Amino acid sequence: MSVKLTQGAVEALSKGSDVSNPVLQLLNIRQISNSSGPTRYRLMMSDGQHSFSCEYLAAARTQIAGFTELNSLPEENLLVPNCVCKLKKTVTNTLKDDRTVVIVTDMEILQSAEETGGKIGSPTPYNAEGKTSSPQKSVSGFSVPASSLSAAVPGSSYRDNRTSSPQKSASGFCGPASSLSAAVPGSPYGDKNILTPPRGSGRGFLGKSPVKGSPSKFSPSKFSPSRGASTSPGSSTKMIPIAQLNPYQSKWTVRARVTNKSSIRTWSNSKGEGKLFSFDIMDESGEIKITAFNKEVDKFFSLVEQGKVYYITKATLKVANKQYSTLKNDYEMTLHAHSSIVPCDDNQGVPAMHCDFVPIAELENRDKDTIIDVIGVCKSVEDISRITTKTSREVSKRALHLIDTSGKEVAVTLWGEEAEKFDCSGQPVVAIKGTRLSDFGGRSLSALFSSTIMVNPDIPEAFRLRAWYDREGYAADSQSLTGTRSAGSGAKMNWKTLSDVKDEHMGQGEKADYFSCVATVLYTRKENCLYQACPSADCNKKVIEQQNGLYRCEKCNREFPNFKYRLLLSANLADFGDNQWVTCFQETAEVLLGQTAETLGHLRDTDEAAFDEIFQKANFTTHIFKNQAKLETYNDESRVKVTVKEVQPIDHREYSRRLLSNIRRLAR
DNA sequence: CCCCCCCC
Repeated sequence: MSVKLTQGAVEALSKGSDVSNPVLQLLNIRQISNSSGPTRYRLMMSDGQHSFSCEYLAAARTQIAGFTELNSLPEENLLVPNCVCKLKKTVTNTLKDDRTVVIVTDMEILQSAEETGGKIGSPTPYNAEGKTSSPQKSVSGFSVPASSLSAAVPGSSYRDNRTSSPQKSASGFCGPASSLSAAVPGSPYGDKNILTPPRGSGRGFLGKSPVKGSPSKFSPSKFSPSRGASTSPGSSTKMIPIAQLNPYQSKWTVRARVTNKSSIRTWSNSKGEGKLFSFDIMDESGEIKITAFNKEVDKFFSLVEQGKVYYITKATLKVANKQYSTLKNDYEMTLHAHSSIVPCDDNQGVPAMHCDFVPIAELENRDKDTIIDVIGVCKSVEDISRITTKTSREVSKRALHLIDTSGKEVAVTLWGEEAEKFDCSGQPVVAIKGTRLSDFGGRSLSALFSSTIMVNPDIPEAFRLRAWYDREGYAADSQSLTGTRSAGSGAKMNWKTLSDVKDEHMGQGEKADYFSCVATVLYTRKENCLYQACPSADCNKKVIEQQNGLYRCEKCNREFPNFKYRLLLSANLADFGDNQWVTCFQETAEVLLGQTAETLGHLRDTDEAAFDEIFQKANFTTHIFKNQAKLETYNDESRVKVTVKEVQPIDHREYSRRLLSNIRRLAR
């Protein structure tokens, strides 16, 4: 036998004390029949001295860990009596009669039954005596005294893999804000940008506009939380961190900050209709979404304010539909008639918001569709506009242009109410948590329903940006990552190598794809590169020479005495990895050949040698090409056609930068 | 019980 059982673990677990990853031997297992929910097992576990009974939630574990194979542990006959397991995640529930139930939601088999070879020691059932006599001692977690929450938080308030020592767990959940990052090395929030509100501040972390899209809600709190008893939800509720919430426990309270609050929405479908709003809360351990329907909307909507801290209890936990959530939690809450939300005027230890701001310049190296946090000065805003979506809904949109000290700018689109309410006066610093990176126009950002928009947040980064912008940033010759139709030169390009174009199947979708490349002209086809076109200003249709010496345009239904030459040039472009046939129409062909179509037409008819030389000179020249790749079908055959939309001289600085970026990308 | 994340 190579593994050692954790002595005293049974007693500790039964009491709800802090014990990290205890190693126990399985003595017995049976499935608990239940019609719904995850498969549950009753386990008899031993630490060599004592045995006790606990529950194992296979499906819960599956959801938490994301491993489906773990769910099949019992079926595979691995989780069988005598095997030795490490309990990686447990929750201790206290029932109404003060009995405790330990639920295992994550465990690992360290040693098989065969390897163990039998029962270790002579464990006796752990006897509940001495633990029922004093409820104060028996409950896992702790009682919240009405007077002082933080004083009541012992190290044993909860157990978590991340906080393996009592010291850590104590300071982690409720310790002074300043000690958070130092004291919790394993904190999921890291040590950067934990926006902790100043002590005693009733306004949360936002200096000016804590409420998404609604600066008016910034005002100091509407409610005046009374001190003492009313700030505590009860005297005997178990305070637990959000990360420990699950549907299999009762009597819990969380103390958490509202980080994002939706407006009230209504719905109407075959199942009925109603209204709802939702909000996200977070504490040091994690975050969760809470939804209120109908009566609970009336009851709680105005009470719940973004940026504030509340005690929340008696809500229903259910498995979150990950499809609709970016929050890191497998569960979400629904409020019901008995749910309680009580303002807490002690912000201490509840981080206000955690942001990992990505510098704007860095956005071009990030993948499309990733969710990122951004902060910048709102240099300009576009007018609000109404658009109709594919599903025929009308929605408002408004783009902000954010700039940061990198001198790079990016457009962020706000939608609906966010767009309508956004107050851009005074070029505020805007921070957005959870915005989605899009490749439209190169790189741009789009707010989601889950985004939190903060105007002039009270954080150092915002002050730095403000100072920088007012001193020099306002005059900076900034470059936007988001291209606009008008500004071609400063536009962000979707750089690709020619092999990327094929590897990524560009142009093979329904819509055309656009990309830029640096490539060298290998060959241009001078044959048939010129045609005689309708001389009308806006018509470039090929004309047909008539018997009478006139040129007929079918499109204009007219005959003209003259025509104009137009270029339609096929060229083969190459870069270091591949080559590609492309089509250049008039303007791009003129740039590539360095001659007007008119001159070329004239030369072709008068001086063939000079005409040929122009094509020779164009060969082996290198340019930036902005192209469209689009699927074209002719004769039942589809192929991607690449059309050059713009030819630009190489900006060597930009070229080097892109080269480096490509090298880094290939290195990953 | 919702679940809309859009447009150029």
